[in-house]
Amino acid sequence: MEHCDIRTTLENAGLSKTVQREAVLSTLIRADLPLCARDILVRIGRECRINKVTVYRVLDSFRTAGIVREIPTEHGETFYEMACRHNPTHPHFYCRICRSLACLPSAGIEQKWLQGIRPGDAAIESVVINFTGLCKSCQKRNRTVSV
Amino acid sequence: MEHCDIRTTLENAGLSKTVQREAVLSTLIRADLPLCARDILVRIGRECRINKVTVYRVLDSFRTAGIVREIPTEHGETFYEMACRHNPTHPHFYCRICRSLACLPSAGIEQKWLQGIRPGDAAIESVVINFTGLCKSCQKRNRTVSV
DNA sequence: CGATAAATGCAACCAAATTGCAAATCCTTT
DNA sequence: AAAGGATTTGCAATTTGGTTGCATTTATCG
Repeated sequence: MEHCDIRTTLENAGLSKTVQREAVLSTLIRADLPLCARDILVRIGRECRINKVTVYRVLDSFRTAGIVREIPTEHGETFYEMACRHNPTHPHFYCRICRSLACLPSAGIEQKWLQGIRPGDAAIESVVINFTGLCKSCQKRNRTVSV
Repeated sequence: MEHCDIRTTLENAGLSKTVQREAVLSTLIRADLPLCARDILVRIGRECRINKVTVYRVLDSFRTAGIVREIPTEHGETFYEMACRHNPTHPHFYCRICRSLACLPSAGIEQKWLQGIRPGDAAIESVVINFTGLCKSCQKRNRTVSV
């Protein structure tokens, strides 16, 4: 998969270039699925000195700049993924047991969907389409346990 | 708007009848928009003695029994609404400023959506379609402030 | 390089939700 | 109606994801 360039992404977003921002952005660009703040902290590890608070603030600046998308889940963890041309909007699947988030194929229905919605007077900034249930491995595990 | 009957709803769900469950269910049935645990506690007020923990547990039992739907938001609050024939699935709008949740007309596209999605091996239990942005009054307020 | 604005780290804090356990309540069986 | 066992509730304490205030460090621009 093709990736965005870290430096140009930050520049285009008008964000100053810091090691922490580069680390978070690099982690998100390399990731093959959405990550939460904790995931990002773990993945950065000793690569660079970074604080939990900084991760949240960096993610917030990315969201405001529009370079990441935010996907809230039922347990209060918020996941993030790149919002670039390499990663068009798509729905997600969240497993309520293992709390993993997976990307689903978009089938390109979003647009038709959106056209059918009349949001009244609200100014819509983002749409989240989220399926929840049990992932394959949790189905298996649950079945085994319950018997 | 027509409403569900409290007792039969509990009976059909196989849930024993307690004052607390009746109070929560009654509150949700009467509500004209999704409520979070806090909302429910406030609305019940002195009507019946009920603890915060009980509200969460009651809501969880309702969700498991399939009589309510859960709508998670970006700030970690989870909203609940009746999942009965009087209240078919529909998308919601969440204001990121005042944190209010409003119901949007469904336009009946959910089903088409579902048909287009291939969730792999996951067992889907629910779908949440959530628009986020600024509600009318928060747009106005924000504009005034920023000028 | 030096100044100024912005970003970071740390500690403390907050709010939503959860857990463990004892007390109260429900429901079935006499 | 009373008893007894299972379920539900209340309370206190805890967990968790996220936020705030402020001092220190770092980036950026003249």
